Amino acid sequence: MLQSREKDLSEVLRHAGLRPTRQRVALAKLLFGSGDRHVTAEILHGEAVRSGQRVSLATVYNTLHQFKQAGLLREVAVCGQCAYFDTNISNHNHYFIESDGSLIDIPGSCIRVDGLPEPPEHLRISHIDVVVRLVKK
Amino acid sequence: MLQSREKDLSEVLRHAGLRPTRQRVALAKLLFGSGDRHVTAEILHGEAVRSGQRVSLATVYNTLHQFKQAGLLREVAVCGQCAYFDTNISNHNHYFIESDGSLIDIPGSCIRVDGLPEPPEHLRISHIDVVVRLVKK
DNA sequence: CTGTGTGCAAACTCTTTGCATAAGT
DNA sequence: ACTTATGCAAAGAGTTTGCACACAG
Repeated sequence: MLQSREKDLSEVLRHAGLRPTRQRVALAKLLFGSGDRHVTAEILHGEAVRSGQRVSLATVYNTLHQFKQAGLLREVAVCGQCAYFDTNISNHNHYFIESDGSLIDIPGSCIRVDGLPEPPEHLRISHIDVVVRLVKK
Repeated sequence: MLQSREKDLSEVLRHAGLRPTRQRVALAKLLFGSGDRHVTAEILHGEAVRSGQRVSLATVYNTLHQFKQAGLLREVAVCGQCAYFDTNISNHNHYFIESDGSLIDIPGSCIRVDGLPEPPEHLRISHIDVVVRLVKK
């Protein structure tokens, strides 16, 4: 069961044009093995190391960007100090909790953006990010 | 006329609890002297220096944060590599043009965010950022 | 005068890169 | 074997901080 999951991940990576190396498979398992996640490079590296994997932080950075380019991850611009990557690539938005820098998904269907003006000539909308910032009451 | 504008700016700064020093007044003039603006520290510093002011980059950073805390500016999280400050502090949103990293205001009335789920306990919404990312057609 | 602000350079954080080594196919 | 990925350490951007000097009130 676990073994077949690992094989699936290898297939996913291969299909994305990425060699399923030990590091990439390990990171993919952490990322996609348990529901939707929001991680920074630092967080993911910490998890990998704690789970006994030997991966360098530089490789985590590289891998996150490769996964993003392959469409397996989406980057979320929230705080400016660190890049968050989201394993949920479907249409949705985010609560951002300022006090601890954490993210919570908001289903895409919950928010409707209406009455947007026409974008300038020669440009098209690639994506609309809605970030709802939360602070303590 | 120009002199009275400068006096007004001094008053604004004083009212915000900030001494109207030469540097702060000069930066305020650049920021608030000509309609709504989106600047990074780097950009504003460049303008100040080019217009003959002696201001250090560190002071520009400090000043931008002081103005932000005083409610004269709003920070916009878009690209993650650099902090943008917006002189328009009313309710509005942004087009972000990925190719050159520039921002365009979208009037707040143009976008309606509907059907937001309740935020988690003990947290309240401080602000909703909508960033419409634009790419070349 | 007194306290606050400024400038400079150094420190710091997050991220990327170059190059020799290791691993996948 | 051949190619691509990895690790490390160094470099790089953007931002902040500490401290001596300068300036506003």
